Amino acid sequence: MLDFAVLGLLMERARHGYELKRALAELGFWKVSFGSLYPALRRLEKRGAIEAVSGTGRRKAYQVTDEGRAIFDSLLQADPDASETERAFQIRLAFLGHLPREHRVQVLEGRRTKLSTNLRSSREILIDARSNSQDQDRYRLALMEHAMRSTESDIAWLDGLVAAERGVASAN
Amino acid sequence: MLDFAVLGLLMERARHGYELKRALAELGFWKVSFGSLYPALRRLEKRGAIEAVSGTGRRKAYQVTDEGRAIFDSLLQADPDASETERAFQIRLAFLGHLPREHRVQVLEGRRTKLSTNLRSSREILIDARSNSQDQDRYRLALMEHAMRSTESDIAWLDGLVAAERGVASAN
DNA sequence: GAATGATGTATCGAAACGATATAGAAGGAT
DNA sequence: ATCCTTCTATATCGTTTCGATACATCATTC
Repeated sequence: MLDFAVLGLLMERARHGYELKRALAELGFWKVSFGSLYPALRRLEKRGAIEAVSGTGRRKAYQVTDEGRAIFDSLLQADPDASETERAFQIRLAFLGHLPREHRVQVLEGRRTKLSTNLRSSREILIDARSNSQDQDRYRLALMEHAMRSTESDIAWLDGLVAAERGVASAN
Repeated sequence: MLDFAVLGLLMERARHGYELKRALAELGFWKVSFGSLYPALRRLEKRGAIEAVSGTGRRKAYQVTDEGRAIFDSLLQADPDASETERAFQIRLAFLGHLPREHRVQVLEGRRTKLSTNLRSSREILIDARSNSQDQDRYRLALMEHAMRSTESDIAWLDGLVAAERGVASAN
């Protein structure tokens, strides 16, 4: 998945390692370490997805190859299975602009369905957690309740994104 | 950190691996894999923090030893440094009930400070992301904005928890 | 010109992940 | 009764990610 994110960022322009790390952090959801990033760059290079175009000083900028673009597209278009991580979804979302509209809506609604399911099971869990909890568990309950509210807000947000897509669609 | 979480759960009662996995998932923030969990159990066992008390059938229940309780306490009381993960904080929070009130408030406010700092830098990043973005980046901006709103809501939640602690304190 | 701090690449050991193998127990269908 | 599927449960394998640290270069400032 890191490979996917790196490819996506390199799609716009060549970047070197440090810059990629910063860009990933600025997306807000992933403070990737060098111990993840540099091996990832080497992996991608070995697969022929990216190539080094040495930059200023000791910088090593990388750019995507045609092969890399093909890999990125296939990763982007592969329909996300049910086991997709939170993070994997966020990466997919960050680059959703590269997909056609119908496909975008599909991804968003797939995610929405998953969150709704999660929410339902959380509700059940919470109900019987509440019924047999000690005072000590107060924070655990608070944590669960807050997580549920966050999920609800995520769902509302997804609905907003879908509505925006449809709005744009009808405006076209 | 997984070790910490496992110890915390075993503090209440003996549990076997599968049960621990379920319990961790039910806390809502971590779907730990067996490939993480079983090695963690073996680690803890080797350190003398837990011991197996074989249960029904092929189940292997574990219980904390005195040594384990000591380790748990020291992990709980160690003041969380700035580099503490989201997940690490959540684990700490889940077991915050084991700490005295003043210490609890301290942990909550430490977290609040960190989130506020993050929020400020996110705001700056977002401002110049907005100023030079293509239409393609629409989803990336949406992601950043949503992350910021989530953080704001987290902060408000933390404030609520602190207020509750103080409320309880004055009621006592 | 020396100290300091920001930038940048790199690597190491440990931890976590995701997939998969294996197998007993439970419950239902034929 | 026995077959079949599903759930429960432990375990391990190879890969990825993490966190810490080393180290080198450049810019600033004292």
